[in-house]
Amino acid sequence: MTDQVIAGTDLTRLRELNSLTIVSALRDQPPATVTELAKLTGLSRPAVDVIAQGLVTGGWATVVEPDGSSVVGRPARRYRFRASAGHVIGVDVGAHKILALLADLDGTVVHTARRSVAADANASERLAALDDVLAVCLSESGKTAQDIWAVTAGVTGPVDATGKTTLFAVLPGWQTVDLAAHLSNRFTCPIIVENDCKLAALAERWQGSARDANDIVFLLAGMRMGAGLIIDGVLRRGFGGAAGEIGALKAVRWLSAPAHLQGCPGVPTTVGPDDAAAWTFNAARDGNRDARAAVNRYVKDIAVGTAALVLALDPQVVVFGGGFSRSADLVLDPLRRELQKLCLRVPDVRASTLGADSVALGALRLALNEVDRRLFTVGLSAPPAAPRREESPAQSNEVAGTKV
Amino acid sequence: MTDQVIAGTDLTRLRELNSLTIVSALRDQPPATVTELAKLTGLSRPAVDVIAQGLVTGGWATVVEPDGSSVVGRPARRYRFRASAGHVIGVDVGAHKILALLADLDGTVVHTARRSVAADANASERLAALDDVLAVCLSESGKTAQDIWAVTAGVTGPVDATGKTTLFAVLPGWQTVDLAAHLSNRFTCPIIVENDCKLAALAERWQGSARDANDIVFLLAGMRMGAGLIIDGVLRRGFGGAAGEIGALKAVRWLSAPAHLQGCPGVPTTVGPDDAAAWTFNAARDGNRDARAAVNRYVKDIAVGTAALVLALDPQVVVFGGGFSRSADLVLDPLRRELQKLCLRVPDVRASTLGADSVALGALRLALNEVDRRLFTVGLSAPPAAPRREESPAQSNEVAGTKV
DNA sequence: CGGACTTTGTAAACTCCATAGCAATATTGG
DNA sequence: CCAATATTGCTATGGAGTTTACAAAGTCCG
Repeated sequence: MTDQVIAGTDLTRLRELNSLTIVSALRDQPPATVTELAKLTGLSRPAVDVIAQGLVTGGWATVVEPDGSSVVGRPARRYRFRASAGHVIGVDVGAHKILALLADLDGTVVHTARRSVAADANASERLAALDDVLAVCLSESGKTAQDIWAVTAGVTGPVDATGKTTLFAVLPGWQTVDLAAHLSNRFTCPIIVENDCKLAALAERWQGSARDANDIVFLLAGMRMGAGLIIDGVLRRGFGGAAGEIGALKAVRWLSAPAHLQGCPGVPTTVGPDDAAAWTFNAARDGNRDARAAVNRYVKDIAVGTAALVLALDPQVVVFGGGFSRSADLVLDPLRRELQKLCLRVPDVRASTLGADSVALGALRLALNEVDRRLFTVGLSAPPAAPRREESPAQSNEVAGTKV
Repeated sequence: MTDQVIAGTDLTRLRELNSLTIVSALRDQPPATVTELAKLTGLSRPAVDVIAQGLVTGGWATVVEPDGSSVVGRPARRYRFRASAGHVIGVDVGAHKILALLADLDGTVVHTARRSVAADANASERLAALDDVLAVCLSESGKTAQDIWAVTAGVTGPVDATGKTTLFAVLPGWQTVDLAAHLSNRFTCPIIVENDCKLAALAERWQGSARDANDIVFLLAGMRMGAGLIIDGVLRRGFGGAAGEIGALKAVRWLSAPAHLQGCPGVPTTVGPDDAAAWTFNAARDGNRDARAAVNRYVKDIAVGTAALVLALDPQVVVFGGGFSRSADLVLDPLRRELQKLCLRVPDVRASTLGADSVALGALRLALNEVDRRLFTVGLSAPPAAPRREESPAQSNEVAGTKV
């Protein structure tokens, strides 16, 4: 209230803002000419020219000399955002697998590293596997930890502001794990730990089936059920990072919902508990009566919590994602019918298009958000380099508050 | 995606931005000296001086000549935001009353007009009463409709983007009423129609008991139960304007909750249905067993829906408001206990401090938001004057998206 | 009562940024 | 080879903010 932080706007600050404007325009894909950028940003051509050259000398952009393009007039030099100036890592620390994605500043995935983990592996085993995946991902892509500008890790369970899963943890022995601290020993850049559902929601809006929507309820459906909320284009974490945890309500039968699929009469004893749900979905698709009934009971159970979220937020889209999204063909229609019964205004119900990679992709996006946030606060005056982590712990709520 | 609207930043635009910065600083209360403003905004003294003088000549600020203040050095001229340059109206179209507030650009209420309406009055009677209240409010404060910069009206029931209550209406005969159109005949300025719960939530954050919080679930408790959501400091309406309508879920017993209070054994037959709840609260406060049990049943019923909202959003604060907030002393503790049972992380539970005026106050705030939005898009170059309504209907979601 | 001190108000010089308009340049098509 | 066309490069112009300097208007203290 007292120090209403207001940006004093200097002349140099204006240049900085315009530079950032050019960078923003440049990043929305293809190499652009000065005139295109001028038209796009509203700045004059000379101004854009000076700024673009400054970006090149600063290392933020590269020149694309004109190739044989078939237009009248002198061929224009094109400028391209130097996405390879930095890289980020997004990693999904899941129950069954660890998946790390390494991407450049455009979000283009450069390298992928995956490793299976036993569902009952203890915390230190899982952390060792994580280290292994990260090391492989770095070495195979020819990078070192110092080349990485931001790292985001996704885990199950609500994550508080300090990056810990104190409320409850699903992974064995995970209550006491401080993942952010663990990663801090390996990276000097900012590190963010976030709930898997929230990350998957972010991914779905970024590259998935909800690219057009600003108000999204994302369901991560698998052996555990969770939700991630995007409101007005921004991922919402809640005050304590526990937004979307509607499954904790007893009246919402999210905890027990998957049991209908696992306990379906007729599941062969040879099928392990992890594959039972898949078996039931397949059987339902083949017309098995019991399986269809089980799926319907499952949908009925998840619909109540979904309806609660829909009524609370009135979103434009509900995205059905997670492991079970492979069977979305069986779920979507009955889910729509249930929501019709329960809600005032039924949103679009769509299937996830990203599947099992969504959490890691969302982690990537959040890491990029962190990079963007720095860019827009620190500016472009310094040459591109991996930022050092601030002493104060990363405030996830701030990072999440970036559009796209 | 194509026209990523980017502000081309001209030199004059920079001046505009700095002027807006000064205005923002100026509005946060008391008349300030040039040096104070310079320190506050980061601009140099000469720059602030020029801008401040420009604001005075433009009609946006006034000079306060130094009075006998006992400080060392030359006494400083002070500048004050000219809040009286414009006025806005916020009006609550309630079931029992219509309350209109007229305020200046600082939000200081200049005039109040109130009128009782029968709960079963039909739509045209209610609209006539509204017209009457507005006319009285204007004439008694010596203003005309042309002096008003924005009008916001609060009604029960979810309001869609066009300002209509199509989903369902509580007021008799209100389904077909186009309140925005009705008001358009009387005012040329922007007109916003909004749900009462949402407005009350806004008020509570502005001047009520949730001033410190950015993530708020507000409960409007009365004969009808509703909620308004503020997330990250901004009122959230949802894609279709129906955010917070968790009461539509059958498992949430919000519809039937007040019946416990009305149907409490021992309510005298002389007490009308509207006052029965008050009687029960009073009886409970006096130790009446049946009344206490009724209150407890009531709290248990509203707690489920509240818990759903809390789990969905993980807010910092839950505010108990509306007509029943007078009896918050009986409700808050049991409500906290119930939430403790149902939620992961229990937020602060507080009573509203604004009472029955909260809806009209929130309407005022939303009207001011609209004025601010215009200010920040149109700029200060034009002298202060009542804006004319755009042809396109006011997009409430945009207006709501202003902090504070 | 007068001088020292402090703070405000104002003017001038300087720097920086963006714009506008013109000349030079490079490519295509005839 | 020349004309048409579009881009690039350059210079002059004007606007905005900062710094510096100095006069003006008070208070404090001897």
